[in-house]
Amino acid sequence: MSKQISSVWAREPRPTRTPGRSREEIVRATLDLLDTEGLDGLSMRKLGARLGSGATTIYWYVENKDELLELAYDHVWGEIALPVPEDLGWRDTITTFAHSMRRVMLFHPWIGSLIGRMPALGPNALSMSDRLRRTFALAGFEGLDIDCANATLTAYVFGTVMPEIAWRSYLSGEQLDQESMRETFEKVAKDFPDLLERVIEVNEKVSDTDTLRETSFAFGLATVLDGLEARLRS
Amino acid sequence: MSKQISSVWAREPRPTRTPGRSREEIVRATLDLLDTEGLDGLSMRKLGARLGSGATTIYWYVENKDELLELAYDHVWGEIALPVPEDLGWRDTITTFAHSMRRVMLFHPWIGSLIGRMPALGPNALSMSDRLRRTFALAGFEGLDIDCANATLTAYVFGTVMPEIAWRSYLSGEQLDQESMRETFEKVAKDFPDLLERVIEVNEKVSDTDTLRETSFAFGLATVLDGLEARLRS
DNA sequence: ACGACTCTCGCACACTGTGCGAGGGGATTT
DNA sequence: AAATCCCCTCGCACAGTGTGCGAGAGTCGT
Repeated sequence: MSKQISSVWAREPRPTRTPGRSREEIVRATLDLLDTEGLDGLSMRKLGARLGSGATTIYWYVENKDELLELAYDHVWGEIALPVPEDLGWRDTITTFAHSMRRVMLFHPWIGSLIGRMPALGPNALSMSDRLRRTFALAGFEGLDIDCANATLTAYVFGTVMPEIAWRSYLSGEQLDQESMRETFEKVAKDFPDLLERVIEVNEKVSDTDTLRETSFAFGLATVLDGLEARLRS
Repeated sequence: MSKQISSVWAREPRPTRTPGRSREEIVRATLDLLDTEGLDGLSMRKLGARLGSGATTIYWYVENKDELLELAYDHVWGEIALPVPEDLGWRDTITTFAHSMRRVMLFHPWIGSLIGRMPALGPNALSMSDRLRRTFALAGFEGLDIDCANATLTAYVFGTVMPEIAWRSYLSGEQLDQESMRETFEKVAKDFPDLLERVIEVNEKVSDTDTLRETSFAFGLATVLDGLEARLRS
């Protein structure tokens, strides 16, 4: 009775005397594989090959593939830069944090398929949460509002970046020229003239899609922060 | 040359004279299977069995499994209630929309694994976008700001609901009592005393997790809307 | 009656995660 | 020095996956 949550983080890791391989090594290889071949490209056999070992060897260090993903997942959160709020002030701290988070997520697109699948319980994720909470506390939030502010902010970043990831992976799948993209949109959105017109207009006016997306991200971020600030004053 | 985006929506569907099966039937069965068994529970063979047909029959109506998922994906967006903004005013319209979106997503948790994987190009998704744009236009936004407001709002909903889905599926995996959950948290978050204290406190004070999550959602939503409204006035 | 077209499906292939159990090799005990 | 133990590796096998192929059944227009 009293079942544990099944998560790498809820188990003690293998005591690791002086083994040939290590968890760190495996996680590093996993990240490599994920970054170059994506989530579908990660298989135990390929990972074993990359480590110069049999596939099932990995199961000595890790209970199953999901645990491996949990490990990789948490590693990513460790890459996000979160300045000390006491120096910068909360708004700038959060802003640079949010941009860093976006950048990191776009660099590891496979993260998009994990967010909806497993909760973030690893040390890096928790540390991030902790420092975000401190930042919001310093800003003046109290009690449950701290967590709500925290949730709102990360929700915005997640929600913006994930469709962005989807689009990027979709478009990079085949190299598409401007022309064929317009054709596709015209076919797909033929029943929504307003939307279609807008998309075409934007696509023609804006040559650099990346900066457009970044501006849009900044807009939304500022909006959310404005909202939080307003809530702070009342 | 001139490759098309590979998407169901960019292809003409099969002309369908008077067939035994139909796309609608297949999509319906797919949704059934997804809702009851989740994304991992969906396989072509199981789907075939449910339809009383061979697995490969499905490939007559659909190019591959991803297209099937696109179809199911878009169907979900069709379930979201979006009132006519002219009646309710933009803020209430958006609010009820956001809550409805959340409810629908929680009802089809597998959607969480698709948002980061494929862009929403189907008619229902586009129609949703279209009406949201109309709503924001009616609120007074202009030009690109309409799209930014739109993006910000949906980002918030996505980003809130997806981790929520992750948690729910995680916790429902094994039936966990209060006690073992506390144990797990203590093990996992032992290096973050602030965080731990907060989690335990909340867990003890709040008996009903569902309403807590809903309140938190409403908080963030109000924040975002406040931010948008502020942006509107300047 | 004949061909053409629409639709179904069994088989096969390459690939997946992972349980099992046989071993190798170094450390520890006798 | 020998025996025992335990950490670690890995080949094999199993059940399951998506899907290409090609043979067939059924229906329609001529």
